[in-house]
Amino acid sequence: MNLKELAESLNLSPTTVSRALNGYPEVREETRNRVMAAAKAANYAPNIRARRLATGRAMTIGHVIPLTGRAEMVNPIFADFLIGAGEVYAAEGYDLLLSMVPESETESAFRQMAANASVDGVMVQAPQENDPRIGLLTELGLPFLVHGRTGDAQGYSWLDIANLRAFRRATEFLLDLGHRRIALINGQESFDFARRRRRGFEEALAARDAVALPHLMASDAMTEGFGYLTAGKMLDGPAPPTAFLVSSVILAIGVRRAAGERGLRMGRDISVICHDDELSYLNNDVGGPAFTATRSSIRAAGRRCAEILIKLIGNPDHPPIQELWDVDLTVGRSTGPCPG
Amino acid sequence: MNLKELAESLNLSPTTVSRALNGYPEVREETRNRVMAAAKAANYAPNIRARRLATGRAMTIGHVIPLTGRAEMVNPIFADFLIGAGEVYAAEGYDLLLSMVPESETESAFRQMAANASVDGVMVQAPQENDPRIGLLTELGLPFLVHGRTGDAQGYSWLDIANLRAFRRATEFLLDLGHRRIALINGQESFDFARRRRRGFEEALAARDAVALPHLMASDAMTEGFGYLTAGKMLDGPAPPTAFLVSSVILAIGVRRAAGERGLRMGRDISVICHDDELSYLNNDVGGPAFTATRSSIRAAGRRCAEILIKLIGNPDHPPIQELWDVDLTVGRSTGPCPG
DNA sequence: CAAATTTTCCAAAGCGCTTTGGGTTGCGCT
DNA sequence: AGCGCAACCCAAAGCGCTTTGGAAAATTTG
Repeated sequence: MNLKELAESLNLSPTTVSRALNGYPEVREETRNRVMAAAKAANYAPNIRARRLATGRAMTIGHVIPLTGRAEMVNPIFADFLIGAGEVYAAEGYDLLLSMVPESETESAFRQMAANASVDGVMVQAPQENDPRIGLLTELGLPFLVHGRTGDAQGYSWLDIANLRAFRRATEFLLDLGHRRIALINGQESFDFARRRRRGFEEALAARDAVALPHLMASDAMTEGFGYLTAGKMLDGPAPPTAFLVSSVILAIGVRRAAGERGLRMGRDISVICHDDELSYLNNDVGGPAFTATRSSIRAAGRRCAEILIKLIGNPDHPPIQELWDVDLTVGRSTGPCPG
Repeated sequence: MNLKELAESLNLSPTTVSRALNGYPEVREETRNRVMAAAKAANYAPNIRARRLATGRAMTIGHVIPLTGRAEMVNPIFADFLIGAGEVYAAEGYDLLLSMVPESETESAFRQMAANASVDGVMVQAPQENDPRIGLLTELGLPFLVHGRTGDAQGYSWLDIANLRAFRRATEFLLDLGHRRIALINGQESFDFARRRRRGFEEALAARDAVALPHLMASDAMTEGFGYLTAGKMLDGPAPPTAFLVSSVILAIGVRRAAGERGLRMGRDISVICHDDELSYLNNDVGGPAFTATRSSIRAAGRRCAEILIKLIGNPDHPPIQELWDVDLTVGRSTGPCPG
């Protein structure tokens, strides 16, 4: 059943039926109802491809996930973010086009998307230092929103959390507890968020006339294994840390494992603060907050990012929208005064 | 730049240019090269919507994620599966359309997809007991592949792992170590995979004239928190288990936490076996296998599922393709002889 | 009551591609 | 020469919708 047939069955023109269905004013209310009823009865649904060809709008938003061979690094975050964004897209009638593209091909993927307008806008996640995607998308004129930010954070739209502030605060919290040998286990520092977190860490130390100790800093993909191995090495090495500041719950779980194997009790023998993205399956609050954590829901971020991007798409020459979210510090059972 | 313009610039008809570009044989090799070169020079990309309207093919595969309010339960799995599938789709030129739909609207979402053929096929994940989606999609004539299976597993295509066998084997392994009070912490048993695992567990016990103890069985969404709380309760209760069989690494991490807080050492005081989907950020092998685990890569499953689905789409009246993967049991440090 | 609006509807022209159903052309063959 | 057959190319008809530019009918206005 297509528009034409539906129109014929109603003794109306396709034009009128189309207008009736799409809520245009130049059709009598009575006719509109007749059309609506017939459409429902015939189980009519407009052919989405035809509509898109005719309107030129894709009603689709692209998420491009660069595959790096270690795509895993974004992984745990990415699902929750996606679900958050997807909820909003669904509500607004947008489709979500998900592309896994080898990192070397992301540029051509974006060019492709722009060339045939297969998406109305794209979401950019996990920007790196001076991420080339931002310049490219600007040049292509494709509306986009960055989750995170990089460079001077000027001239484009983004939503980010206050990473630096969060880690400075977390570090101060540990310092106040008397810790001096604090380890930082960070995400890959090619990512902007990781750099900011590190700066926050260093600034807080510097403000107390302390410095970050090179042997107590590590950064890599945020896997449980990396947290485990790194914490283990640090704990077994000379001048082991009394506290850890880590960039994700996943890492923290690895740290906990390493500590546990060495008979160290979190919150007593060793302190751990992590950043908690509030991943749904790693709820930190069950039975009272386990980890002391800076926290910010990645799913909520996904939702908000989707809203902003949709607004941007509807209004392409809107000035850049930039939103910085502050993060809470929740005190859990994983921190305590520096022993000894 | 569109086809017509490109054709004009080449003094060829759109027909020929289209054929040249799409590899049809009825065009001279020399002309084809000329066209190809011009297309590249002009940075021409065919309008995807026009092509789709003309061919009637969507070149898109739908993944519909039902939002249940606790969508989180599929979460950790779903990202890796998606990445695996996405890799294959990208390679084969398919788009991945991701829909988050409130569970109550999944039926209408599928009907919609079928009505306007906005996707060529759909992937069904995490089937429940007698999942209505299977009947619906069959009725709609939309090609689909189920990751998992349910009911009599007849008459439709699926890929699944041998859940029952895996959990029987794992249980036997624990029995052989002398354990008798074995706890099962399972996923939600409305899901087929969880039922099968439970049956495997029960069968293994029955074969040794033992029975599953009701107070040592629990099932719910597979979060770290659920594993933690449940294991804690069991360990604190009367007749505590000496071993745990759990349905995911995430749960197992919760169990580990509960054990750790009670001063119990895994592999010595308490044994834990889990099923490991080989999530990329939870690699169990770092520093030697941590958990003894039945394992099967969810990402590989995603890849294979995508391949099968694409095959099905290309050949709609192919008889059902069904693939059952056996799973390995990797012995790690989390299991040991029953103490005492 | 005629004229000027307003309301309601329609014909037809796209959107940019694929594909059917031929035409030409050039070659080998008799 | 003349024929048949490939090889190569094209015109035109869709695909199913939206939208422009009216026209006809209904309503208001002077």
